Formats: sequence, structure tokens, C-alpha cells
Amino acid sequence: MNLTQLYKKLLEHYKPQGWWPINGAYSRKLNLTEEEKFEICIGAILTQNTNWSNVEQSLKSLRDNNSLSFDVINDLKEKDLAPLITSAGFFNQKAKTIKTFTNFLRNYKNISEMFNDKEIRNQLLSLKGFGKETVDSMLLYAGQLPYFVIDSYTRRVLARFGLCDEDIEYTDLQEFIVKNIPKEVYIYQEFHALIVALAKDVCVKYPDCESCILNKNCKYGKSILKL
DNA sequence: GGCCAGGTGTAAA
DNA sequence: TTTACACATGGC
Repeated sequence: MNLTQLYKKLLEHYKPQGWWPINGAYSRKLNLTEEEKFEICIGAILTQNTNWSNVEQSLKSLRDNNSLSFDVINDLKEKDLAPLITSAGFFNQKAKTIKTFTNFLRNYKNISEMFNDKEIRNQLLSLKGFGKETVDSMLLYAGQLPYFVIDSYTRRVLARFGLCDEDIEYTDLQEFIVKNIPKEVYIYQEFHALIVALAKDVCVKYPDCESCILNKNCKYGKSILKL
């Protein structure tokens, strides 16, 4: 069982996931508009340590208040932005991070130009509130650039399949994955989403799985994929 | 009521 | 370098 085999099994079983959700719908788009890229970036910040349904509520709140755009958020005060995103949790912190993002965006003509910056990953990582997962999510799903996203699910799932240690460093796991699957944006996007799909599926189907998604003794994931 | 969710920054050992 | 903790809402 190597990474490519796991990817193919997941794709066969769960079908393409079409991340990132745009306007609440899961659909893969090849040509994203500036507005859609912006929404994905905001979603990447909002989803920090929070489940997606809470993020969707905040995105809806922003949309309902006609505030899901660079121009509006750029003019909003942090204290006026926070109430619009409460349901995502950590709203004060995230309001600050979102304002940091729009301030940073002023350095560019638009988001597409920002993603053309060869140093964009390091630039974003230098901003407060922007860790590796948030930045790579923006680069992969909004920028459509080949940066593999590592999250807690990725570590846990790959560890259960014996492909890495549970406590592996972000950079080390990213390097391992990138070395072992084709360097294609589509595959990076799908593989990451499929890993999350497996974790959630197992958790829902087998709630007796010690309440921990793919806990150490979980054999359900492997049985679902007939491995 | 308790646990967890597609993390990050900071401080102290 | 590792560990602990603050940040906070919503679903089950």
C-alpha cells in the first residue's frame, strides 16, 4: 500500500470531492473569478480549528450583509467584522487575521497577481495568523498552485495506514507526500479532500470508534477500502 | 453536559 | 525543542 494506491482507492470509493466549496456548493471550477478566490482565502482563515458547517454560517452571514468582498472588508473595522463571523469561533482573532489579509492584498493589483508572486508562500507565512496549513490551503485551492495541504486528518489517516508517524512534522509529511505522488494541482486538491472524506465517513458510520476519528485501533477505514 | 472540529501564537520549562 | 494554554461557537 503506497500513497498512489491509497489515492486511487479513495477516488474510486468516494468519487471526486470538488473542493473547495464555492458559494456553499461543492464543485470543481477550472477558472475561478477574483471573487471566488477571495472567498476561498477567507474560508481558509475561518476554518482554523473549526468544522466546515460553522464556517459556512459565517460565509453566509458575510454574504447576507453584502460583505464577502475585498472592497467591503477592506473598509470594515475589525470590531465591525467580528460580529459577522461569530459562528466560526475565535471570531476576534479571525477578524484580525482577515484584516491582516486584506491589508496585505493592497500590495497587489488583485488576488491573481498576488498568487503570481514567486515569494507568496513565505510572504503569507510571515503574516500573523497565517500558519502553514492556512497558507497552503490558499495556494492550492484559490491559487491553484501545487502545494499539498497537511492537516490533522492527513496525519491521522496516513498514520493508520502505516505510512507515517502520528506526530510527524508538517514539512516532513508534506515532503514525503510530494515525493510520492504526481505533482498535479488536481491530485493535490482531491487527495487532501478524499482523506477528509474517509475520516468523516468512518466517524459517522462507526460512532463506536472510540469517538476519535480513525483512532489507533480503527480497522474500519481499511475495510471500507477493502485493503 | 462534554467532546471535538479541515490551527496559530505565545510563554515557560 | 517540547509542552501548555488562550482563543469561542455549534453540532451531536
